[in-house]
Amino acid sequence: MNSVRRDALSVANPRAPQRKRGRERVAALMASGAALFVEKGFDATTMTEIAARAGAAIGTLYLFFPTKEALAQAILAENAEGLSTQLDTLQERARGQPPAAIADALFELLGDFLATHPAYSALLDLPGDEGWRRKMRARRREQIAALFAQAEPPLPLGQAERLAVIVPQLMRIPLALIGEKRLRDGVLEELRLMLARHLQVGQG
Amino acid sequence: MNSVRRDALSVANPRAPQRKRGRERVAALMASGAALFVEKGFDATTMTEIAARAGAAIGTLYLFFPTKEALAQAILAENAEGLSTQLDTLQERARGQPPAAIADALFELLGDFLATHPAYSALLDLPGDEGWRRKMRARRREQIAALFAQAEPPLPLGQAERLAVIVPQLMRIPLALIGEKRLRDGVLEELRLMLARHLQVGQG
Amino acid sequence: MNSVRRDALSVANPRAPQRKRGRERVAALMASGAALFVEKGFDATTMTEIAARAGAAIGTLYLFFPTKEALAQAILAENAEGLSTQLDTLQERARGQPPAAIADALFELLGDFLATHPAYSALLDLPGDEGWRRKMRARRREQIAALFAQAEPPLPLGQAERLAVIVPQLMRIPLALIGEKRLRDGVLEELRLMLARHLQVGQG
Amino acid sequence: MNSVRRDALSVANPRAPQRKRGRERVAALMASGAALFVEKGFDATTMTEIAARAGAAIGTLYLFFPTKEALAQAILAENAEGLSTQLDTLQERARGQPPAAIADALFELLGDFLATHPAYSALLDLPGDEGWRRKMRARRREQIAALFAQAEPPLPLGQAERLAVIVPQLMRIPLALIGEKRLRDGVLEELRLMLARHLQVGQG
DNA sequence: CATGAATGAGTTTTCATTCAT
DNA sequence: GATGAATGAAAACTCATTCAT
Repeated sequence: MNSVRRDALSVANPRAPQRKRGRERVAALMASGAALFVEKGFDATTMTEIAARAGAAIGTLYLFFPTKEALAQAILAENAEGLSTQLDTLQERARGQPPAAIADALFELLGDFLATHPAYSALLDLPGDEGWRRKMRARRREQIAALFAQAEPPLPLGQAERLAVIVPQLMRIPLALIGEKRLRDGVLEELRLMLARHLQVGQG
Repeated sequence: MNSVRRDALSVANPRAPQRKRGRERVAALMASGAALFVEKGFDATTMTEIAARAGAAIGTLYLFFPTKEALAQAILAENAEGLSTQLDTLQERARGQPPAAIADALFELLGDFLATHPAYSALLDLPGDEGWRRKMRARRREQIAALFAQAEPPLPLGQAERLAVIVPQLMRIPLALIGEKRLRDGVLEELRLMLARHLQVGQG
Repeated sequence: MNSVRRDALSVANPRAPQRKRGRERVAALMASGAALFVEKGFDATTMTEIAARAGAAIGTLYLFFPTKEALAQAILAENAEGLSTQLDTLQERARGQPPAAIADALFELLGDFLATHPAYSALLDLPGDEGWRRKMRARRREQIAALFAQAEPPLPLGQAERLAVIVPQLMRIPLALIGEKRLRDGVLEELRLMLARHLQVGQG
Repeated sequence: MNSVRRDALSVANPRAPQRKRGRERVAALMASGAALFVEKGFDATTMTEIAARAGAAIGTLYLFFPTKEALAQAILAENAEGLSTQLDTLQERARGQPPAAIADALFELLGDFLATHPAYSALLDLPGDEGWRRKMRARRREQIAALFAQAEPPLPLGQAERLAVIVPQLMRIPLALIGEKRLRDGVLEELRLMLARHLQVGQG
């Protein structure tokens, strides 16, 4: 389990250059898995298919990921790590900003992230959880709550926590509206407006 | 109630039972399936398990539902039918009410419905038979949009449509917070507040 | 088993008129079975399907035929009986005719029969035999052999027996050429010519 | 021989084995399938049984043949390829021979082939993938027709085509007479004689 | 006679995972 | 590290047959 995490976070694990080929292999396998999980869902995707799309043998895939779950977790972990990093960056810029401004920035960040990392959304709600995923979500909540807590004026801690749950889910609503671009954009704007007003009125 | 059931079935299930015993069996099988789909998810639930929990043989299950998808669709159709009926009822009471009041009533209706019909949420996002699902969602959207469109003052048609997409999804957010009752209630209240303010400010 | 045979040969079993309805039922079931066996083959045809096409319930089908095999056998028996009767008729007309003339008459009879009784060919070669079908074939052989044996000049018994095997199989060859009518007619004519010459030369 | 096998497989089987062990497995599985199809017929033979007789796991069978039909087709293709090769060989020896001599040679070739390749006859009349089967039969017809067309004196093209349909079917007639060896041999001889006379008289 | 719901053994097929090369 | 043949438990699905009504 530990080794899986380490592989998944290989970005943070600078190895010797002779392992470069290996890292490329792992990246290709994860990319292939992510793409297929998004296209067909976790259950409908087979390990053989994942290996094939990455141009690798099935044995090679199992060389790096002991189970299908482990692969999904590695992909999700990588995504979550990226999101976390971005949220950290926002943290600095947000200090002292009004809540509505923070909400706007968060909207943009999450919107971009979910659009460019579809696997995150696809793998986030897998059943059979009760552990690792919970921690990951908790971390995300804390980061977002911290964002709102350091606004000026600061949001009450309770509300910040509630918004940390709500906002990421809000951003997933327009994603389902594929093929209805106009409605999608309208919904996104409506959501932004709703949240902004909520935060402005709240402080008045 | 009988007519509702029959309608729901006629969409998803060509082989409708003709005797009383058969109709009872079908109801038991659908209940068993719904419970298991909620507990373990669609993919992780086996047809054998569904039949066993209903006290029926596997062949009996397939006698009425030719595939697992057909069973899921029949369950979803029944649920959707129930929701639609409830929304119709709301329609009359809502005429001439202010938007915020309608939103509140909708919140209560959807909250109750999702809590008492967990299979609806569990099966709503499944892939397969996209045409049928599209129609089902479209109907729900139209009903909710109509609700807002006949408020006093009436909401612009565009906004009514956007809210018809947004509100049902909002209500699914607290559902994920199982085991965190306090947070769950807080989130629900926060959402209600957010929507109410949005509609009050919107008309000002 | 005896009862099955009796039902199948109900033509030869004049019952009271109050059973007329029953005989119609049986006939419809056999016709339905025959048609489906021809269209899809014995294995691919289900008992439920047979009953449905006859407008009867599955239980009704089993009321008359204890197994699927029994139904097939009843159909085949009826067909074989018809063929046997026709061969008997030919028997009288053929006495004293030259072999080639008999062969021609046999060709016409078999050609007509196989074309109008496709179930005969479809059910004749079912596996898992070793008994009843063997007797049926033996009877047919004897009838045809007798036909040739009483020609003028008479064919040697051995050759008559061999031709009794060969001729019915010859007639099945053109049947496979569906959709190639010209070739089919040509093949039939070629076969007729081949047999006629064989019999003329043989006696010269 | 290797090239023949590969050709036959490439038609029916997309997943060709790449290692020596795999090729041996495939051969064993096809042999097992062929034997069982002959013994019990296509429908009565189960995939489990085929795998067991080959000493392989059921998954291994499906590794190479995605369906039972695909296995049957692969076997049939291999057989057809073998027959085609033999007919090609005859082609050279037959040039300039009188039609009756060609017919005799064809009789011997087909008789031997059918006796040593019982799966060919057992699988030839199966339904499914009519396009492929049509081509296979067309090829066989062309080869045999060509045989007769280059006789001395040459047979008219139309007759050559008709005989190309007839002769292979003639050869299947004695095959049904298992357990009646004397009759079987007699029938075979009678057929040979019939065809020889037909061709001699035909040219007179 | 007639019905059709009910059965469950049996079949096909899938796929995550292992391991010898 | 890399490969791909091999496995077999497990799942979906079928259908001849039975029997209570």
